[in-house]
Amino acid sequence: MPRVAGQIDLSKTEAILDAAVDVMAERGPQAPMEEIARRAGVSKQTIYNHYGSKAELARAMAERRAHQVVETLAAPGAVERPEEALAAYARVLLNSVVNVRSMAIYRMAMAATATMPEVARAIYEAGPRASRRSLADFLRVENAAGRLSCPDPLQAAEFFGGMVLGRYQTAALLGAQIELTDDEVEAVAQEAAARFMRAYAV
Amino acid sequence: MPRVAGQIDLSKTEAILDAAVDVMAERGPQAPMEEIARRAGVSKQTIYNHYGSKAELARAMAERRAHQVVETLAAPGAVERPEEALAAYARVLLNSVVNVRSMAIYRMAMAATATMPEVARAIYEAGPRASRRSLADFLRVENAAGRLSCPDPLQAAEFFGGMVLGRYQTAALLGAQIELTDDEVEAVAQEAAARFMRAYAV
DNA sequence: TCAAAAATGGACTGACGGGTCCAAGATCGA
DNA sequence: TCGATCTTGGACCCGTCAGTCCATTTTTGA
Repeated sequence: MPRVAGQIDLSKTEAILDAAVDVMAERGPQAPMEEIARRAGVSKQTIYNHYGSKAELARAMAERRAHQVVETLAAPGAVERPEEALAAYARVLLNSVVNVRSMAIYRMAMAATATMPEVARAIYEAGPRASRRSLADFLRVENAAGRLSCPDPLQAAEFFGGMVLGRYQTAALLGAQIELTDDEVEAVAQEAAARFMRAYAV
Repeated sequence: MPRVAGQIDLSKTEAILDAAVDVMAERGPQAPMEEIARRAGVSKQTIYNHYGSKAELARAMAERRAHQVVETLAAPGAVERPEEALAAYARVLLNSVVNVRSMAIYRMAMAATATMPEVARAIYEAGPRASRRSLADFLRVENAAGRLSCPDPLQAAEFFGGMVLGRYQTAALLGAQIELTDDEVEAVAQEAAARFMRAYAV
């Protein structure tokens, strides 16, 4: 008995996850299950049939998001100058992380750290950490090819991620400025890439 | 009727704030007022006499912390090579931000974003933003003196803060690795300072 | 010394929300 | 077609907490 007739028929679990993210973006981590159900056009019981508890639901939300972001980052990546590749990475990172939905998930995960530490940790590994690791792989290759001088690629990747996200992630998590124009994204991406290249020039 | 006899006699408000931070570090943002009162050796009513609500208490916690950190960062700062000054800044930043207490306050502020946005925003301005601004002041001077080439000091300051904290802050907020040995702090501080110098060399 | 102000503790209310139950539909697979 | 399975809605139980009340004690300051 779908409430919204003209909608694409997402599998129910997707709909629930989407609703959970949206509701938490609006009401914070303690958003009631009842409202998530309503938003998903589904009964509360159905959610409990799919995910046994709110904690399970939370974990599922976060994992899905992490995979989405990491996949996007691991996009084709045609052979280009390292500076281009870095700028591209930065662009994607900013666009996928600095927005209401990602923030909602981060906040939820962080609030949960005290009560369900394994979940929060898993999110860190599957999200930011995995994404930096894949950047580190790229840097390792560039280093071997002599296009960069980068003895500790993982650290360099973490530095780059920090430069790009640092300010915006903190601000967004604290509710100051969560919108970023394309121009801003572009400017930050290019500047960060350029500075990084100088810092790690051969 | 102090419960702990041999203790230094902190003013009651300080004791409450300390207790609030500790309890939230253990139980998360939704820690009950009753436990905070118990920990502070004070009655619940007394807390409500000092701070009218939990939100007020939260704001007071965060503001005190922000001021502590920012003051520490704005320490004397003898005239030194810019690289030394940057490394010193990084050291202090890591030590004051990457620890259970600061994390507890961040998590609380973030969880509160949905329900009390002004508070969260104020924390951003008084904390990370203010701290970067003071670093930017330093960079501006170095730029004028021709020791760095840094046309946008605030952006550079944000980049530096991101490099230093990026990984550790995210990991700590998500409950992975909140301890950092002195050696690690030192290594990260020096590497970040050195890379930054290259990135912004004249 | 003593009254005013602050603190105590412990009982209490009221809201909220996680999670369960269940009887009545709706869907689906063979 | 028909039973098995899933969904629905809505009542319901129960624990948890913010915030209040109040009668009593403690602290303070003049």
